[in-house]
Amino acid sequence: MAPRDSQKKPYHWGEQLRGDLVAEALRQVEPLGIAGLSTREVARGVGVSHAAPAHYFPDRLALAAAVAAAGFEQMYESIEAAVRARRKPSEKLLAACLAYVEFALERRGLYRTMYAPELAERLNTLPRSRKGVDDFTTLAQLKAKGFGVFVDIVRDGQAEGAFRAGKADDLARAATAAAHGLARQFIDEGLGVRIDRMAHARQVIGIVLDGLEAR
Amino acid sequence: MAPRDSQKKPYHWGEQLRGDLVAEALRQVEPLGIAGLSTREVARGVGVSHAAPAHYFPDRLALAAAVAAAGFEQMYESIEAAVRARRKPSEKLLAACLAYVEFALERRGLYRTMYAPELAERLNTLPRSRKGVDDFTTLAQLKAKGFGVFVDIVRDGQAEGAFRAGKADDLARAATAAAHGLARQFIDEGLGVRIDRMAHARQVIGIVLDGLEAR
DNA sequence: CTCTCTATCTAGGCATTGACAAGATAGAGT
DNA sequence: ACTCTATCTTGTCAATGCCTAGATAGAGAG
Repeated sequence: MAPRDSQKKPYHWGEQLRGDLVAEALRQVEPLGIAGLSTREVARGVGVSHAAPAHYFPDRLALAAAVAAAGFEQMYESIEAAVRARRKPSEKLLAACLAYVEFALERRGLYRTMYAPELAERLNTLPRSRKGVDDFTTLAQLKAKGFGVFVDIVRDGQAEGAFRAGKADDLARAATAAAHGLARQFIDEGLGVRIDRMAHARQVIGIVLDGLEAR
Repeated sequence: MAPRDSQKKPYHWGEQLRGDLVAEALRQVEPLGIAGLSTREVARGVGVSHAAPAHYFPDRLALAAAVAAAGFEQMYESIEAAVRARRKPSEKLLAACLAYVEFALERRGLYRTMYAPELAERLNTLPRSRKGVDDFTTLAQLKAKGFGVFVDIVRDGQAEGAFRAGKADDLARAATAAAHGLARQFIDEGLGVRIDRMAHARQVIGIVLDGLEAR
């Protein structure tokens, strides 16, 4: 399980290099996000030549997309775990939102990468290369999957009569918008450096979720 | 009032150059945000040498900060205008949130610049140069001023009994978090390219603001 | 009216970056 | 043993941010 050829350079890394590059990139996006990501620096960190990454990622953005995808997977697992630990829908939704915010606070560089404007813009203008397409479509799928968690909670809650009527998508969107917005205000505005940010988040998110409760 | 020396290069532009640089930068941040901003390109657009901006902005980030500040002023005015047009506090708050979202949709590059991670990180680590400090402190003040609009609405609404009790800051934060989060989901996730986004926003923000109403 | 003085702008250079092209290397398949 | 191909390296290019030194213009002083 441990092909420890870190000292020797056996020249053919195979697909392992791809994973190593992403792992190194995951480090370098902290704390600034995509702006702190340099393909050459990543290559240097892994110990390969500056052009090696190009074989797995046609673009700097493609590498960033892979990092973002890894981020969405990690965040998804955090949220899923938090949700599984609760029973009542309203508690599940609160826990999901707080897990969302907490993830952003703890890995702000990764979080910023996940929602980097560059990736969004590229997603709209279809890329050309084969590899690139793959990187970016999996990214979009992961986003949708993550939002699905919230929608499912809302739907279940509505079935139980815990949440008010209305399009489940809209209710879920309200929850994620609040979580997303609060997270960004925390990390992009230095908001609440001194106060306990998660406590603050619990308050604010709680207020928002009150709007989702059945009357 | 119109020293139209655009063809000739009288060499001494004085403080006018500063304004021209910001104006040009305001164009270049669209649509990508700070990532699309190049000091050299800005200088080229204005017609000065590549090092000229350095006299007004010690840094690329300082220029970005000036752009961001201009953005906050513009957004502030949009929101203020929308608020003035309503009477009831709940309507004011909804209008403010929607104006917020609309601004982000119409000027996404500028909006992205206003909340660029690089600026946030620099705000935390005190800059050195004199000019730089000024650029960044005015930025922080403008942010606070903008949030103040929301707090004021909430406070008035609470006095009238329209909004529920609680710390005005928390209620206002809930509103801005929702607006901010929704705006970012719109522009950073290509959300709702086809549907009418402002109508969607009205729905979602409406749900959130229900949580602020008096019971 | 000329001379100096200073803010303002230009010119050139440097290290770094992302992308591209051409070549070297290793290992699999025949 | 030989080829063939994916994998990686080396070298190059234009562009960028920032730095330093120098040119220029206009104001103020004699």
